[in-house]
Amino acid sequence: MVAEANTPKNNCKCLSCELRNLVFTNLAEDDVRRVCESKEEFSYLKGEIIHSEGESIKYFKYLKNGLVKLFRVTPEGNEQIITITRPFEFVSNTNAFHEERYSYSLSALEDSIVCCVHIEFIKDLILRNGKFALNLISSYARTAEGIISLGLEIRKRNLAGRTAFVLLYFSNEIYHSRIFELPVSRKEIADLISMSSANVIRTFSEFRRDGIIRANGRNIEIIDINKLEVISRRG
Amino acid sequence: MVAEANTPKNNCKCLSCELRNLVFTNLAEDDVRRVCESKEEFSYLKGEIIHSEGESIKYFKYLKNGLVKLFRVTPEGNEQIITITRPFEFVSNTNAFHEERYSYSLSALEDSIVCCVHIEFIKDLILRNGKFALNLISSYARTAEGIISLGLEIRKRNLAGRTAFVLLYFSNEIYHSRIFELPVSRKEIADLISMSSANVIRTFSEFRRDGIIRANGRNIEIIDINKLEVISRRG
DNA sequence: CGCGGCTTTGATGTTCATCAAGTAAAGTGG
DNA sequence: CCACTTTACTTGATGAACATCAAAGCCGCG
Repeated sequence: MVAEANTPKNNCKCLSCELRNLVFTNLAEDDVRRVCESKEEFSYLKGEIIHSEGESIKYFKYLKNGLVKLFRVTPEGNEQIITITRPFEFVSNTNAFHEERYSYSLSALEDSIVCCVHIEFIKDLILRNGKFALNLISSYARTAEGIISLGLEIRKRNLAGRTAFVLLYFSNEIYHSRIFELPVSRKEIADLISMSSANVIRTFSEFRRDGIIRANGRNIEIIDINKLEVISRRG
Repeated sequence: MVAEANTPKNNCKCLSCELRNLVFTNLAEDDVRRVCESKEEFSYLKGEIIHSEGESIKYFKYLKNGLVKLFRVTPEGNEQIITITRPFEFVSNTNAFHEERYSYSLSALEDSIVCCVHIEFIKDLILRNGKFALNLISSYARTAEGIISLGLEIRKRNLAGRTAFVLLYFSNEIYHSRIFELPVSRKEIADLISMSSANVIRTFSEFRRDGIIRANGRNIEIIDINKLEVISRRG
């Protein structure tokens, strides 16, 4: 990995930043300027860790660019992937406000840019700006609810259903296309849907045999989306 | 069930309410009085629905007394239980602030009292009182994080591990005793851990045969908690 | 007393994890 | 640039884990 990742940049203009429309709406220009001066932008290369379980929480983090996975490692050493998400998600951990340390790790699946504001700065904004606070709670709730509902969708399906669901998830939510390059290994898909990697691979092969997808390494094309949706619903 | 359930009561003294220590800290006495006048307390008998998926969200709800389950019903008609929780949980749905309608249902597993404050009132408090907002975010995050982590704990275990985990959950988190009466049917445990009810029952029988628990209907005694913990960790 | 729902157990077949062995791909060092 | 190592992928075979079906017992309620 590369030194660049640990060198903060601060070359964005917060007043015109896309992120302003999400959480930083309703800030006075003066506050935006303060956020802008306080914030630090970090770049991460594909594969790099953004933060690890147990690290102390210093920043409120927003994904500005790229793709990340939130995960934890069980005592036995197995990864559990909690969610995979695109900008402009509020990727700071779900416990930024009630704990001192991250309970989950975050890493970059594609080169990513994370906008970081000191957590104390955010807390101060909450204290002083009610509209900001209300906005933040909404974003926060949306993110948490997405994670919870993803877990329920996975839990109710069997192997084939889960696999189909994940393919549709990437196609519909992440890439908005039926042709895409998977950002994760087969094993990571297994860690996301709580199945063994051998069986995920087997299911991919079956989908290929049945003419539902084309799969060449990480390059995926969904051919028969109807069948895939049926499998996802049935499974 | 009974008319009482739909008749709000308002006989508590909010200034001395236990709940004040949770979210309503940092309110001026005047605001507490306003909360007190605005709030409504609803009682629910065991088995009653507190609210259903799709209903519009009018109240911010706090569980003051009792025990509740948060759940949803899949299109196929199966229940998925998201969490089972005691006071003083912030049981209002995780989407109270970013959606108009509940995405999950809530019902009483024991006779329960829910303290309800109009959501607009809460939003107004967030706007006007930064400390309240910060406190609320903390509670909110804690609740959401509990649900997410429960899901991960369940997903990483097999049938026996999940069953042991749930028994320990009731013993440690809900009843603080090794002898307790289950608040749910075998089928509801199955709906919580995403397994079939027949297999949950079978696992109970095995635990009984192996001298790990005594189980007479819903009356449970954990005899060998060490073994149960090993099964929960291993499984 | 009878009915319906929850519980229990057994039998059966499906689904899934695991192990093993082989292939392809990608990084590493000479 | 090639040989080497490692990591990801793939497939088959096997047994364990789990769902499902069915039948019977139990209990509470009308």
